[in-house]
Amino acid sequence: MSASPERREELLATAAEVFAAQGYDATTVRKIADAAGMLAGSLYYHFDSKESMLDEILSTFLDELWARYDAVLAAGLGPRETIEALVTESFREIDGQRAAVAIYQRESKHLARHARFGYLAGSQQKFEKAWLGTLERGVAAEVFRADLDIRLTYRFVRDTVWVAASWYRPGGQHSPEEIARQYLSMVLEGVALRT
Amino acid sequence: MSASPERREELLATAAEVFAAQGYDATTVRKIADAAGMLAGSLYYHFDSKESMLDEILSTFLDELWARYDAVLAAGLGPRETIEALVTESFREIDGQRAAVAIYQRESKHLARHARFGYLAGSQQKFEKAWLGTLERGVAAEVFRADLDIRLTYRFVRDTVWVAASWYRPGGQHSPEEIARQYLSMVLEGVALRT
DNA sequence: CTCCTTCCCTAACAAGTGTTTGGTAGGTTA
DNA sequence: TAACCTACCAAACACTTGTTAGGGAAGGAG
Repeated sequence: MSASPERREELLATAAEVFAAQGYDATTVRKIADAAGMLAGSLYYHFDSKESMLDEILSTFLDELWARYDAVLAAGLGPRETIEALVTESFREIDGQRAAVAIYQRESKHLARHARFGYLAGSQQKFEKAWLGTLERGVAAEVFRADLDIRLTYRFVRDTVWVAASWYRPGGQHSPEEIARQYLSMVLEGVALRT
Repeated sequence: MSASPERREELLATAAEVFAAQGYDATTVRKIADAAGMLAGSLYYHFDSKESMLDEILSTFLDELWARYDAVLAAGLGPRETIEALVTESFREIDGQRAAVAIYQRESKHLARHARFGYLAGSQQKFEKAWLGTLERGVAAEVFRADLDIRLTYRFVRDTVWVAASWYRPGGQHSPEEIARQYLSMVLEGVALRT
């Protein structure tokens, strides 16, 4: 009935890898079991459904992410510094939880409809409030441009950060901090050469 | 045995909507048939498999996209104007083929492994050659910054454009051209206020 | 040695999957 | 009228899906 937490985490990690590579619906419990070196039915000693594995992967990821974000938001930084810190923390999260981020990116939109994953919609709202609020604060403080549609800017910044999970591989030539630095430089200053 | 091309297109359009909303693997042929007002087996009068529907949706989309891109690349524009034209054409394509773009965005990565969808990988290479080449040309001509990792810049520009398909809805308050204009302004000039 | 817990296997289940086969209503052509 | 074609339905097929029930090997505790 009960199982050791370490084994659960191991199995969740391999399940997350398979989910990220193939997509949740295309992933069968037999594929997960194969990757874990056991048979399909044995997974049900540790988890009570395929859906609950997904649930645990996503909620663990979001808990960790919001711990980072809340710390940044509570630091009382200026708007530009807040954006910089949020982007940097996001890339650190992508670095540490690549699979979970990729799953979230791919599945959260249609999962949010289901009651069990309602917290995804809640998280998305907190997300929007944090980013959009910081951007508006920056426009008011005259550190960000006022001539842009602010919601378009929000989606632009949000998406450019998180899509990176689709190509990022840990251990590459750039550290998460270096990627964050260059991304921020492009978003804030643009790619065109100043004349 | 044979079927009218108009009916095929109608059915492919509804299939694309369902694929885009639910994901390819989560979409059953019965759901497609429901949306089309017929029974599952009847689809096989028009198509010989679920996979061939996906194939036709994606290849039609890519053909149309490359017709636009090739016209831009053949126009002999400067690097900055080429980027501007490519982005604008991309948003026009998102406007006209929202469902197909969303499917492509979501499924192309793991589909490219299958032999039948090898053209997806080919298209991705052409894609990289066109965008990366233009960016390098712009760095050489001193219209784009030289202090950024050029491949990072490429992925940044590419992703910011195409992720828009996940939230874009035709008939919104901004036309594709207006969205392209603001996106280009952010990518090229940045969101920070110049002092 | 015996009991008990942990962790996995074996074997099967019902429901759902993509697909096929044969039939048929209704319009078009000869 | 008779033959034919188009576009669909009805019913089933083999297979895969997530999930469950019972059993057993290994090892620690008494």
